[in-house]
Amino acid sequence: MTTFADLGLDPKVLSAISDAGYTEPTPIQAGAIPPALQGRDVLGIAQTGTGKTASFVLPMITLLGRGRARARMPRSLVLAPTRELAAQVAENFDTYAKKTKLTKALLIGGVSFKEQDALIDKGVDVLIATPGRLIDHFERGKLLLTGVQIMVVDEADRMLDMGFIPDIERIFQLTPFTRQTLFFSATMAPEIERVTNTFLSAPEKVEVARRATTAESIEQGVVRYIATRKDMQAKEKRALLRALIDREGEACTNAIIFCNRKTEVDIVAKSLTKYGYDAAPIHGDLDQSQRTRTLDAFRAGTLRLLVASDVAARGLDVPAVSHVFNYDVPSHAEDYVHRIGRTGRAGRLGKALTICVPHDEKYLAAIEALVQKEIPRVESPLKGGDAVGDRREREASPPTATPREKQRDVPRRTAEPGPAEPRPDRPDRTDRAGRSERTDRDRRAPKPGRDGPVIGMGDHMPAFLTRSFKPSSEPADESAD
DNA sequence: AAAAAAC
Repeated sequence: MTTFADLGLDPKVLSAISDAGYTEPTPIQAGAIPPALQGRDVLGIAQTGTGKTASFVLPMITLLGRGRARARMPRSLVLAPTRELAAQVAENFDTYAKKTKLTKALLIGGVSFKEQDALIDKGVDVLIATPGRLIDHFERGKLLLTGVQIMVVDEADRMLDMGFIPDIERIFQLTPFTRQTLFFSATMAPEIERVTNTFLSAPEKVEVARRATTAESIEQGVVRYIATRKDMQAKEKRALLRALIDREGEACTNAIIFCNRKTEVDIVAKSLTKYGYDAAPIHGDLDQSQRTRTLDAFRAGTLRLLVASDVAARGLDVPAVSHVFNYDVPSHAEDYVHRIGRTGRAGRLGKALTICVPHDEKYLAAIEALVQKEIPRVESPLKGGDAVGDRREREASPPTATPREKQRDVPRRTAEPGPAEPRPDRPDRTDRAGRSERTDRDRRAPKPGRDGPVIGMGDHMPAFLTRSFKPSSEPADESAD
């Protein structure tokens, strides 16, 4: 059995790993760390949840152990596609570099330049960035990339999806060609292949088994549903979602609910909240401090339902999500795999339920073609088949209500407790007071083994995200038009 | 058709 101690890492790193409670590297770590330590380029083909982040963070810390940072010339650079992923890498770095003197800066959008500039000026060993903000800093002349010895590209396939490849190529060209490159992607699309052929030199290719998309650890189901009336579809879908959540009961300790559109994310989150569910939205139009706070609360277990756009579909390391609900069928089949991969992680059981309206049947077919498996149809928790009106709401209507009374999307909590509608006793984590205040920050340290054995570092929970970004010199939200 | 990311 390989242990971290066998991989040739710096003793300080080993000690930090041990403090974090890990002993055994995951396959991607065992495969990527030794060649990385030899200074070789690495092409890692792995999905998130495989311990990928540590597979570049650990050797980076070891390699940078000697030497010191110079002003405005970072010695290494990590690029990630979203702000949350970049923050996650930064937190990993903090955890495993804590016994070294290495410094880092996190360069992401949505927050003030001021603090980022100050760190760069002072000189950092590791720069962790999203491409847009990095280029912004560079163009302002605040940053030199000619000192970069190690460059990491994380989640390259997602960079491709997001149109970042030209930026990545540009950044590559700003760094010395003698640099060492560690490049990670879940898939090798032709465009990715072209980039690696151009910018990697004789890479060691490390491929780990795709976490089976249809992992036994994820129970999947599709609820097909036809609206009673076309204009009722949205409202009925929300009722169906609630019914699905209720049917899962206590088994649904926490869940991510994916919607295809940002506006839908807002609407669904608001609706769930109205009905007394502990839910909050996350998507790219929300300001960074809110994104951070929401994700924080979700990770800490003080928020039960995260309603999300695909910003949260990939890479986010949220331990122990019991359920994923697809409020919409993702129109890119691959996104389905990423979304449901948020549950059933690290050997735990998870459940993924997808709502499919007639319009989305074609996307469902594409998904089933991709995963080469039929996703089991499960019965609607509402009245079977097409009669998916909100039975609960109708039953709950006061007797005086006329049938034509316009049903509004508001809670009728008073009438709810009926035999057909046991509101599940959710774990008492819906403490509102505790949510707005940033309390129990100290208790958010990673607990690697709390739900059974965890191999490697796939489950590390970044405490970094518990800090909110202060948009100190940023314009306030009521910006002049 | 949408989401993400720079202002």
